[in-house]
Order: sequence, then C-alpha cells, then structure tokens
Amino acid sequence: MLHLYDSATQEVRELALRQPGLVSIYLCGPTVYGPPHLGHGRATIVYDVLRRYLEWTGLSVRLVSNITDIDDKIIDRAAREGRPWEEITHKCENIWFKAMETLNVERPTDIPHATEFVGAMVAMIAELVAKDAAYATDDGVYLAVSAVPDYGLLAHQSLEDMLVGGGEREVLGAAQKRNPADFALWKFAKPGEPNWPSPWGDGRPGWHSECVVMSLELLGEGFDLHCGGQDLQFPHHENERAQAVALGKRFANHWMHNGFVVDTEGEKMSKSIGNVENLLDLTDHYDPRAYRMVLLQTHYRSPVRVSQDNIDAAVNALAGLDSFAARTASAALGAAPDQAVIEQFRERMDNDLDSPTAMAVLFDSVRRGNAALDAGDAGLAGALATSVQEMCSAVGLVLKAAGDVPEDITAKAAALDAARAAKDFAAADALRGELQAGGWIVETTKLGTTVRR
RNA sequence: GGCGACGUGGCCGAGUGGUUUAGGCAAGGGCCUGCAAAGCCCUGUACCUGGGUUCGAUUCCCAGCGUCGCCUCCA
Repeated sequence: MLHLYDSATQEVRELALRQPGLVSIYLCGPTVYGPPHLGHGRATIVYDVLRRYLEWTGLSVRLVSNITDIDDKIIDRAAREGRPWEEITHKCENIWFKAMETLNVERPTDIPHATEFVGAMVAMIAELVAKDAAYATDDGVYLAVSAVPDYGLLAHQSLEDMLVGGGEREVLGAAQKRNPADFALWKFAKPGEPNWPSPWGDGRPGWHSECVVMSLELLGEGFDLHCGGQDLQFPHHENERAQAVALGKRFANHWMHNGFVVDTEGEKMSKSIGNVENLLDLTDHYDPRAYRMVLLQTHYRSPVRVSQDNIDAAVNALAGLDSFAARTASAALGAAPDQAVIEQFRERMDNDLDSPTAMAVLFDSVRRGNAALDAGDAGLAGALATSVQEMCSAVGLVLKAAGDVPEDITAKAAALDAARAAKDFAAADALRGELQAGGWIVETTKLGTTVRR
C-alpha cells in the first residue's frame, strides 16, 4: 500500500483508507482568471500520476477537484477589461481543460464550481456564526481563529509566531478583526460586483470556504487525502481545516503538497512574480509528454527547474522509450509482464511516490529489453516490453509505437529495402533522405526498414 | 524574528554509515551497419566548508557559508 508524506505530521505514513478499496481525494483546482502556468501543470500532473497509480494498483479513486469561478482576481480582470466576469471564467475554464487534455491529465471524477455551492457556503457560515466561531464586520464575515485550538497545525507555527513575521504584507480587514489571523468567509459586494444574498449582506464567498464545503459535501467527513501545491498549505489549507474544526467536523486524514516549479535562478515561478512561461507555450513548443517526464524524474516534493536542458533531455529520453515501444510492438503482444520488475516498480512508487527511482526501473527494463531483442530472446523482450507498458500506463505516459503509416510511405520503405538488397546505395540513401525530410524516423534493421513518426 | 527545504560527477536528479553500480541527458571509445539511425557494451572515480561521533561519513551531530520557500488569500 502507498505510503505518503503527510504535511500535517511531517512523516511518511501509510495512506489509510476510510473505505477499503476506495480512495477519496480532494485537490484544490485553479482559479479561472488567466492561462494556466507551469506550476498548475506540475500540480495537476503530480496528482494525475497519483490517481493513475492508485487505480493501476486496483483501487477506485474518487478525485474531486474544484474550479474557483468567483474571486477577487476574476472581478478585477472583468473590471479592467470591461467584460462580464462569467465570460472570463468560462473561457479560462475551457482553456484549462484543453491544456489538461494535452498533458494527458485525466478529468477529475467530480468538478464542482464555487458558484454552484454558494447556498451551502452561506449555510455553513451561518452555522459558524451561530457557534460564535465567526462574526460580521463592515466588509464581511470572518472566522475567529481563536475558536480553533490547534490553528497552525499545517503551518507548523503557533499563532503568536506567525504574527511576528511577514511584516511587509498587508493584513486585510485588519481594523475590525478580533485577531489579525481571522480570515474572510464572506465578502460584502461593492456596487457593481457580482453578489449572492446572505443574512449579513449581499456578497460572495471567501476562497477558503469553497473547498471545505465542496469537499465535505462530495466526499464527506474524514476523507482520505487533501492535496495541492505547497503554497496552499498555509493559509488556504490551514483555513479550510480551521472551518471544519470550528464546525466540529473531521476533515482530511492525510495532507499532500507538491513542490514548486522554479526558474533558472532557482526562484519560485508563479503568477505573482511575472517571470512565467505559461503552460500553453510549453505544450505548443514541445512534446507535452516531456513535462510529465521531467516531473517523473524529480521527486514531487522537490523543487523542479524547468529549463531548456531539462526539457531537451526528457524529449531525448522519450525518443528512446518510443523506439523501444516500436521495436517491441509485436513481441509484447500477449506477453505477461515480468513480475520482479513490476514489484520493484511498485515498491518504489509505494515509498512516497518515488517516481525518480521508479523511472530508473523503467529505463533499466528498456535497456534489458533492447538487449534481449538484440540477442534474439523474444520471450524476455516481450515480458519486459509488457512491463514497460504497464509502468508507463501507471504514470500516464503514452509511448508511440509504430502506429498508422500511410501506404505511400510504406511503399517507399519497401523500395528502400529493395535498393539496399540490390546494393544500390545511392538510391537507398535518397529514399531514406526523402522519408526523413517528411518527418519520419527511419530504422533499418536486418529484418527490414521500419518507419514511424 | 519564527518555521521549513536544500547544496551530489559537464547538466538534470535519486540514494546510502563501508565491499560493484541510481537513473536520464550530454561526451569519449568500441560492437553492429554498405553508410547512417536505432540498439548494446565500456569509460569518467561526484557528494558546499570546518569541526565532531565512528575502525570508517557524501550519508549521523554541531557550526559556518550559500540558495530557496512559507509566515493572511499564488499550484
């Protein structure tokens, strides 16, 4: 069974399941107000790998991932561009899922939108107010962190220590808050802003409230795993949890956070810095699998540098895998996987999703498989080829085997073989040049020429 | 000021108290090939600095230097 680092306890421990055979996961999704950046890509790929791996081991996964479609940033952009806010959120959401598809990230099983749960959020806030865990001010309704005895569990800092630091940042709504750490559950609308009714005044929900409501509604109390980027650990996740605790409800049983994408100087890449290369650019210019490969070769909790060198290395590594898939396509048919390989792979993945060493198993199997093929050991080659396919499917990598080749191309390959047989090497080279110019990868073996994209 | 992460061979990036190695990419040599490509084999003696623990540390401890993240709404 999978063992995962738990950000709350700061140790690797078994991912315990509330219900045998079914994993319940909540993943904080995007706020749809702009194009997805590399950090979004990392998070979604990391959790896609997690999800696929769990499913590959035979578990059912319910993965709930929200869309934040109402938020200050959305309102700001709408105002700035003089457009309806819904137009922005719809457009951005479409772009988001298109990017996810390109990255081969499976759709979550549930995709709740914040705006669909406003009523439930108001009800939850009312409950908190009734318990005196929340209170209204001039600009909204706030949660009193004093109502949460272990506030700071995820931040690993006491309330007092937190208040000492971070001097440069503005404390929102400070004037009327009971405690500077109290955060907004509900924000009153200014004229012209989108709003929903509430007993305290028309407005919109605070960011931290959506995820508690949606996770508890869809997954129920004590769900298995809550995930997101490291930057959500505090305050977002802390504050989600605070609301659940204040309500007297059990929240996530295990917390998982992925590391950042850093730029070439080693600094965090995010929207707020402005040095972003967006995700769409990356998938436009390179094989989208390359980003997944870069991430698989890095541990999910380590920072990852996305650079030209890195992407190039991944592209080249993938070429080797594709080549193996192509040359073993027939040998793999019906062959059973090598159990020792699969077990080793699982052992490594089960150890806090140690994909870098799991990839080492993959690459080693490819090398051994190629060697077996060279040695004419079709049995071993087939078993390893199947193993490689298994491992790839577990992490969402799709290898390109031969695929469909148009007739005229096949004819040229045949002509190439004929020319070689006739020792007309000038003609053979010319044919090979033509094929390569058309973007085909040409491999000439003793058994004949194969072409693939 | 507090909390946390990290410094590994040309690059990326795992891991470990000690006999033989992560892995990927790149490089060099070889095999194969008509020549290539693909593939296979071989090669590089890495672990920030200074102490300490130890028979022995890249791995443990301490200090220092350096980098990075979080400390109220960024995946």
